[in-house]
Parts: sequence; structure tokens; C-alpha cells
Amino acid sequence: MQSRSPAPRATGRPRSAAADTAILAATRAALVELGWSKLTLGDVATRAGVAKTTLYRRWAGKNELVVDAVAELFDELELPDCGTLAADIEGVVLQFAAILARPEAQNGLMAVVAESCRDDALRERIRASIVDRQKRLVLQGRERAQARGELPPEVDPAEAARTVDLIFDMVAGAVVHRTLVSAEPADAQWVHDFTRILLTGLTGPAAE
Amino acid sequence: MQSRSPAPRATGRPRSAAADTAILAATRAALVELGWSKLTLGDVATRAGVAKTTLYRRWAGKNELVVDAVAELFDELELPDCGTLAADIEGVVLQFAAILARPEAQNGLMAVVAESCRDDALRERIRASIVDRQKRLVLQGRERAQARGELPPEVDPAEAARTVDLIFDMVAGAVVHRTLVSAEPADAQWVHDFTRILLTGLTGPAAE
DNA sequence: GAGCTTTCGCTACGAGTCGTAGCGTAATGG
DNA sequence: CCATTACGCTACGACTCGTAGCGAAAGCTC
Repeated sequence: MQSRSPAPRATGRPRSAAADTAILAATRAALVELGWSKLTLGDVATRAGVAKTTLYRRWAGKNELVVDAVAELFDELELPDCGTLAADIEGVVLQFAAILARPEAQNGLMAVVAESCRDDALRERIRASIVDRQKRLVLQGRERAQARGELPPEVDPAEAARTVDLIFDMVAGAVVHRTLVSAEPADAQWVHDFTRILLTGLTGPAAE
Repeated sequence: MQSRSPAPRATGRPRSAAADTAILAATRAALVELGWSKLTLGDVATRAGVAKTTLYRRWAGKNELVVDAVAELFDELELPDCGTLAADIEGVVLQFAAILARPEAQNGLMAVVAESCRDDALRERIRASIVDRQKRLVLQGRERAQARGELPPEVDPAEAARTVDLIFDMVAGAVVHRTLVSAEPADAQWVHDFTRILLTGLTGPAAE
């Protein structure tokens, strides 16, 4: 997951693992205090107690550094097993919303996504570090619901993959948009309403 | 909608309206070629054929300028009347997707949203220039569907407002996430699948 | 312990951008 | 004709960037 260690040579002085931890933590702290645009690598280096050159030896630039710093926030994400699909969805969406409520996630995430529009390598890094890990949750929840009989089993694997991608975009997109664009909290009530629409649709069994 | 003309004084030389048009067009062109981070106001001024100081006299900074430049892209958005709620949604989502497919929208939109996390005035500007205009479409489509009898009428106005916000976050969030994070086109098939889920839900009448 | 290899901290540097000030000129209205 | 404002241009200090160079430190192998 780290920046670039193509061949961890057995000889020579090893890289300080403590420095990595300190740098990523300092990056998140700087994101909270300064935001994306005013965050400078020199400042991060000072906060972390390392030299600026050490930063440039490990990361190609600001984008890659922030991706790694933000990615760690999503490590805690996991799918709860509450017994029903609706409860599982509400649980994981609430976790996701809690992470997105943190200022370091807000300030960093959108900025690197914006940068990734013109940097395919960065987009791939985001996908590998952050996105795919969440998509696994959708897959897992879907399988579990199918085992329970709450969802019909998929026959066409290609269509199943399309559906997983679609659901992921709907869930992640809605929470991100609610939190960062509408700038209102994705609280318990919102998550409840969202889950109801997602499961039963707008025309579903009698609204409310 | 313009940057700041608190009191358009009757005396003195008036501001060139052509310069505004040229500057915003140049901003979009620069967004396409350079992206957000490498876009400089000096470069925009050169492209627009105006002096850099003129830019600073009209806009407070890069953020505000790009918001205005991107906002113009959404002027063409309108709700079609196709006869059914599903067709109306598909139509407007396809329009929205077409705008988001343009590189100037991708490069600019996410960046200003990211900046707005630490700048409330900027967030309000985005809301007024871009977001609220789209929310009107949700309201309009909902009323039309209720008149057709496709959706039950809302009794509680507070809950109705909550629902409109929720639907807006779901629609806009999904399209944005699909386009900018998943980096895959929101084409006709995707929009069709999305609309089906949105209307009938995951557990809806027999997937497929 | 000797020697090799790589990392680390530090300093300094040219390049580039930022946002502003100052000045003379151009375009309106009274 | 004159006051007022916008415009184009130049120049400026301040800041950040990313890199180069150096000596010292920390590991591994023999």
C-alpha cells in the first residue's frame, strides 16, 4: 500500500517505519488545520519531525501522499451482520458517513478525486487504496442477502457485476453528495430514509 | 450571478461585458488543457486577452472564478416531459451525465467542492449557482409525477422537503460518483438500470 | 570490528506563482 | 470639459516548489 518500494533491498539502512506513520498522521493533521490548497509538503515535514527531502524520497507528490493518508481512515470499515439486509445497509452506511464527517476525509478525498481526472496513475491508486475495499462490502452484503432469500440470485454474472457497480455508485455517491455538497450530516434518520428508498424505490409500498 | 457588483454605479467607465464572457470561456479552456491545479490566473488572463489585474478586480480568487465558469455549463439543464416518471428521470439524468462528461466540468467541479469544505462563502456560491438550480428539477418532476398519479401526494411538507433533498443527493451523487470516481460513462444502459433501482428498489418486482 | 550500502537531516538554490501597487490611458455620464 | 471608474502594463516582495549536495547515522555481511 505504501508509496513505492519496488525491491526492499536487504542491504543498507532501512527506511524508518515510524517516519511513515508520523508523516501520514501529520498529513491528516495538516488537512484538518489548513485544508487541501494551503497544505504544503514543507509544513507536513515539519509537523512529522522529518526533513522535507525525506518526504520527496517516499512520495512522488502531494496527491499520492494525501491518498495514502486518507486511505488509512477507511481501514476500519466493515459490514455488520444485523440479520436483515436493511439493517446491514444502514449499519455500513452509518460507518461510511462517520468517516466522511471527519474534516481530514472531506478536505482530502474530493481534492484527490479532482486531481485524478487528469492523472490516471493517481486514479488507479485511489481505486486500489480506497474504492475497491468498499466495493467488497457491497458484494459481501449482496451475497449475504441472497443467502437469506432477501434478494433473488443472479444468473448472468455480467449483469451481477453491473449491478454491484451500480449499487456502489448509488450508495457511496449519495453519502458523499449529502455530506460534501449539501453539507448536511448523514445522520440516522437520513440513512434510514435512504435505505428505504434504495430497497423499495420511490414508488414502493406506500411512502411512510 | 456575477462576481460582485454591489452597486453598479451610474458614473465612470462601465465594465466590459465582453471581458466577462471571454474570461469565463478562457477559464473553461484552461481547465480542459491544464486541469485545476496547474491552472493559473495569469494564464487565464492571457487566454482571455485581458490584464491579470482585471481578473483580480472582478473575482476574489481562483475558486470563485471557476465556480462561475462551471456554473454556465449547467444553464442548459431542463426537465423533459416524456409522459412517464421513469422516462423523465432518464432524460434529465442523461443530460446531467452529458454535462459531467465534459472535462471542464470534471476538472472544475470537484475541485471547488473540495475547497468549499473550508470556505462557507464558496459553498454558498456553489449552492446558489449550481446546486439549487438542479434541485428545482427534482421538485418539478415530483410534482408532475404526483399529478399523473405515479407518486402518492405528500401530506407533511417537512417530510416532503426531506424527500426532495434525499432524492437529489441520490441522483446527483450517483451520477457524479459513476463519472468521476468510478470513471466510467453514465451511458443509456447505466441510466436505465439506475432509474429502475431508484423507482422500484433493490427488492423490487423481480430483478431484470 | 571493518567496510559497504542506503537513508536521513540539513542547507541552499533557481524557477515559478501569488496578489498588489503604481501609473498612464480609455470610456462613460453630468 | 471634467469627474469617475475601468483598463493595460510593469514591477515587486513573499512564498512554495522540487532538487542537489553534503556529512552523519543505521543497518547488513564478512
